[in-house]
Amino acid sequence: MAKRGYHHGNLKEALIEAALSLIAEKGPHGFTMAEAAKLADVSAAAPYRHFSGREELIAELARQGFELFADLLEYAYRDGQPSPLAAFEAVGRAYLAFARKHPGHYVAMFESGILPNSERGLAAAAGRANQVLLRAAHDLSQRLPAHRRPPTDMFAAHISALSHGIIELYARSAPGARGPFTPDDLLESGIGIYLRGLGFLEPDT
Amino acid sequence: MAKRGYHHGNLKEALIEAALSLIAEKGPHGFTMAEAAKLADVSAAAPYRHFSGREELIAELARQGFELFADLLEYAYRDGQPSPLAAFEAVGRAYLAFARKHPGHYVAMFESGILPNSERGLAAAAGRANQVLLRAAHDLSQRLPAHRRPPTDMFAAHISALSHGIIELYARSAPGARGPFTPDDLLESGIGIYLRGLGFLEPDT
DNA sequence: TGTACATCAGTGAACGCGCGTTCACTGATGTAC
DNA sequence: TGTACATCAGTGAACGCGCGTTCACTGATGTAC
Repeated sequence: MAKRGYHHGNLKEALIEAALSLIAEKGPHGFTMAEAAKLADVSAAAPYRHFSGREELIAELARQGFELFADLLEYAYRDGQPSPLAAFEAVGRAYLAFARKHPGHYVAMFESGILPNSERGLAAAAGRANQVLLRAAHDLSQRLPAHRRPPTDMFAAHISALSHGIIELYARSAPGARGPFTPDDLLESGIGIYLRGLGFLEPDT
Repeated sequence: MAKRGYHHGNLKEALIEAALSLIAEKGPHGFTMAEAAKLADVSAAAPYRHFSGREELIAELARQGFELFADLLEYAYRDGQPSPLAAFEAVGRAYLAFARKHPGHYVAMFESGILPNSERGLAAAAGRANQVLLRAAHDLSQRLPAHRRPPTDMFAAHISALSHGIIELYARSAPGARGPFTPDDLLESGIGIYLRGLGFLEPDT
């Protein structure tokens, strides 16, 4: 950590980083203002210059997380290129990759018990992420004959739930403790079977 | 609450009940020994006659939860009657029903960060619940021609993940906040699509 | 049935701790002239 | 360039609090004879 004088210069960011590390390491309640301040090398009172309190800091983590999540999903979808099906599967992989690469954000978003209305912008960011999933589901379902199309939001909810469930049950704690499959294998095979059930034909093995 | 003398008579059970209420109401960290003792109408020191500490009490909740979970799943499966398919779908409903009826247990089992090795019996109970799912998945997959059978543990993992994901994302907090579908609708439709993808034919709509 | 005594399951006071947060303060920085 | 001053972003001490846990204790219960 670089030397610094009386003023930190970048404390808000440093506190966010510290909180993310603590949350990723010890769960949503393993983060305290005091410890985040210590990690950022400032006194315990300093964080209150940047956040009204603990709640606000966590809400900010969740908001940033949803923004990042939406960006990554959007990038993975790439307007449905090269094909809706391939793009959709890329979105699924991005979901898992986000949880793995940004565990602190993920926990703040989904496990901290934060309420979406607690910060202005949180609900908006969460909505944006959801919009990407809805668009992917919508575009893909257009490939089916009209009478077999599932409701878009149901479709998206299934994929979200499967992804989230795999992350919570099989990507946390001791990997492989629950079986011989990686989370990625599980998600890919699960989405594959699901899509076949919807009527997207795949090479039958 | 009934009058009592110096001895409570049933304190261990009362503490477990109190802890379940607190956890269901306020999350895995919204439970404290002190508050559980107060709910049970004893001093803060009394719980230590029955549990070595907070960890052990939570582990006991999780263990009981897995036993109950296994019982319910087993009852729902009923040896595959009347048909493996119907029994399998009953298991899916039982999964959701358990989370709804026993939220304290569910949280202790899956969201408390408890380690399966922390109490003798916890891992065994969790294993037993998993065995029921594996058996249901196995029996059902026998209905498919051999070359199309999915690995049993993968099959069971998909169903677990979908169920768990739906519970975490759509059954908590404000119901319906995330869409017009109930958790039960989502699970039933999701399992239906998945099973069709595996080759179980259903009336095509 | 009565008594002595071991055991059990509580009490209440105390501990050390870390937490979130407030407050008066002060050192550093930026700006107007 | 220099000076006065407002503002900003820290400090450090203190607060009240509730927590998990320990300890010596005591009232209640069960048992041997």
